[in-house]
Amino acid sequence: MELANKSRKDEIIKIAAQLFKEKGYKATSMRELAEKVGMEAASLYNHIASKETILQTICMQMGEAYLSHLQQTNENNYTFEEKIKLFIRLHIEVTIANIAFVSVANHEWKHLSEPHLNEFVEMRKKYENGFLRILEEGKKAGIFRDIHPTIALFTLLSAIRWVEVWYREDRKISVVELEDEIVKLLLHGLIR
Amino acid sequence: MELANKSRKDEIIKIAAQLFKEKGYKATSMRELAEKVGMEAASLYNHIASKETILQTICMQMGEAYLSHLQQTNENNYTFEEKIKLFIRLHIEVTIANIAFVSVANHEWKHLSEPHLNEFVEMRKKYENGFLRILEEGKKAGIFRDIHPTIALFTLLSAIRWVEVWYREDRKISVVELEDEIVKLLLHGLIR
DNA sequence: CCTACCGATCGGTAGG
DNA sequence: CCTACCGATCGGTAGG
Repeated sequence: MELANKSRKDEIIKIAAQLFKEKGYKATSMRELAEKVGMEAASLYNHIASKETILQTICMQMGEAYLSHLQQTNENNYTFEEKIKLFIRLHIEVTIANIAFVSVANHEWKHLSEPHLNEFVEMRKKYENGFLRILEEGKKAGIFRDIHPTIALFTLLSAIRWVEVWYREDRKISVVELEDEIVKLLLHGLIR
Repeated sequence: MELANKSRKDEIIKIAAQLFKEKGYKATSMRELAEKVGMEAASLYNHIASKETILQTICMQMGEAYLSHLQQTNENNYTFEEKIKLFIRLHIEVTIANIAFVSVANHEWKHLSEPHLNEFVEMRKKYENGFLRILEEGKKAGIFRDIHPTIALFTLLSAIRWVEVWYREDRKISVVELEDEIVKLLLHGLIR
């Protein structure tokens, strides 16, 4: 019973994530979600507390996933080049494995209410600062090019963060190929 | 009178763009917009036909601005390196000069109804294809590195497209410096 | 540009 | 998990 309820809840959140991604959080109604799940709108509230708790679950889950991969990047004794490669690869893997959730966390987080909004923003800042540290240390070590740290941070992060927006499985690009190509482009540049 | 009405209309659209950027299109009410403009909600309809026509104006205006800069890039006889540099620079300049409009066009276009939705998507495709052509030709000429065209297109475009998300004037980074650094990073790579 | 107002839809609850 | 329903809010109109 407990297990069955949990999986039903997970199913609701999963379907909600797809709808939030397609139409946006505000434009998705609980009635529409209920229909896709296969129940009446009122019945949803036996599984979830409110529309916003769905959004909270999605955003926090992804925040934790990215922070966990950042930690993984910093754990071992990698060179700076290995570190940055691993960071980019893991970021892309988390993204591809959770496209709907990532899309919602990236675009709909602003509809969180406090304290969840602040909590999410802090997680993101922590992630960005972790990446920034790698960039700054690699630069100090003479491995990375001399580029304004904030600009490098957001340019690289944007390049990989928005894989979620354009990546389609039907493009016949494997995840590994995707990672290889993006790493090559960002680390060595477009010009030969 | 005509002129005064036009400027009032422009003011409404400008304030709407800021609200749409901050809260999202769906989460912004006409009553809230009216309050910021300094009139009653019903009075807005003397200047604009509907909430959606505001969104249409914003999206189409930015679509045209980007396509116009693409045309400018292709007009003269630039080398591929000059061409790609100019493309990146002009993209950033259009973005910085219209941050609120660009933000709305980037994030809220999906709330357009047909035929405007299709029109906008076509403009974006045209822009992406124009950029893709530069990348493919530069690659064929041996100037650009051998990278999967679609991946290069979207990785580079994402890197510059989302300047709008993170750029703050208070970071004390001038537009020229921003362009220089992004061009350096994307064309030559992070690794020295 | 305002007052007054409408039909539709929203998230959510009561009670079973 | 459903039926029945609520108060709030929405975009927009009529009429001046």
